Amino acid sequence: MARDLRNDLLTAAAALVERTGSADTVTLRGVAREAGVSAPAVYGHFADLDALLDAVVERGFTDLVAAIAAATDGVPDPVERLLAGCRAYVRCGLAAPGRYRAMFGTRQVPAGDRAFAVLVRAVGACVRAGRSASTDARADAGLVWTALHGLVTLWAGRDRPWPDLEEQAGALVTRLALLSPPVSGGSA
Amino acid sequence: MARDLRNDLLTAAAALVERTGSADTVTLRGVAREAGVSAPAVYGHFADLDALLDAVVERGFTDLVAAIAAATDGVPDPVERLLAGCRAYVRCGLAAPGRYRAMFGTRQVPAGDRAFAVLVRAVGACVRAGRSASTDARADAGLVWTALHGLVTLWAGRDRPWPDLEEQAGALVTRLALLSPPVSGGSA
DNA sequence: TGTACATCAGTGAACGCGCGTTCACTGATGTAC
DNA sequence: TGTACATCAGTGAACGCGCGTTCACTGATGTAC
Repeated sequence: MARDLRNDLLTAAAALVERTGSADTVTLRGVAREAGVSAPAVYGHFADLDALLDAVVERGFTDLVAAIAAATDGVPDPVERLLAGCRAYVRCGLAAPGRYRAMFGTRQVPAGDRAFAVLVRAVGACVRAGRSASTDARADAGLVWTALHGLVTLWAGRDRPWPDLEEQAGALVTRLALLSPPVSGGSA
Repeated sequence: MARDLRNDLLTAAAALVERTGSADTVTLRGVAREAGVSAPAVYGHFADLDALLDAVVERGFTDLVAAIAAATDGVPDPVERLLAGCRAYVRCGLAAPGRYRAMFGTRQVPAGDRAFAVLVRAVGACVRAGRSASTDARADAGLVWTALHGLVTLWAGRDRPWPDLEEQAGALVTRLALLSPPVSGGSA
């Protein structure tokens, strides 16, 4: 079983991004060291440090999309679905705050737009089900995204207890998407 | 009139933070160069680069507090007051996004707590005036802060039109602080 | 007013270091006969 | 099964560079007489 160095480098880079809290302080030599390999070995898999970090960010988006999909899969109620997706977003962001910052910080956000479209549709579904008072799903989805982003970036790394944040996320989404709370324990 | 090099260094550092979008990429030699001075000259005013950047952050908090004070001074209506303060917060953050990120990013936020107390009081004033349905001013102020922080960090540097953001800020605060909208043109 | 001296902010050269990147190389793996 | 060779991922040495920090210095400003 051959070693997958490309994958190891990505993992090493992600670990360093997390350890320092920022992608700006990560060096090519540092990544190579972390992966237990010589610096020039990196060039066999990435054009340069920037390309490596881009790949880390790309993987971050893949993970984020997958986490949201996993959390919403098979949830029929549109409000619960929206809430579950948003909670997954926050959880995923807080699990790797440094990478999250790299994903939505100074760098471009090409894949972010696709994710945003998903959010708009989720809010729209609540409206259509008569569970949201929103008259502009796109605008209100924007508010929700903004607030979730704030939750991740403001509280990442602080010792705020985690359940608090889960609750905060719920309150933010409920108020900003103008939701009627889900009927707990109710039938479909 | 002697030159105030300490002040010039702070300004130069702030400019570099803004130009690169992050404090992590700023160097001591770079700051000295920007200020038109030799690198060792910095040591006459700051112990090292970290102390210099700390001072930039400190000045950022001073500016933020001043901007909010200026925007709320003499505004009697508690709802308008809260809205004006929050809009000033966002405007100040977006005016210097790099510095804002340095203020609330990886570094500690000692002065942030004081500012938060002001926000809690402002929400409380709305409640007392019967203009907010909040039953927990502290928690709801937390939601407001979170959302404003998201607004600044998510949209800084993007070419989103500015009036949009001003409007977004209003919507975020109104919904999260559970406000009844201010009576426009009404008497006290 | 003039001279000698102390003070002190900023300079220029120098250091050691970690960085990104290049280059010729090595040594393990796979293929041809 | 055994030998000769091609391939190619990763190595180690080397380069030039910008960095933080130190040091002895300089030259302008202020003070004492």
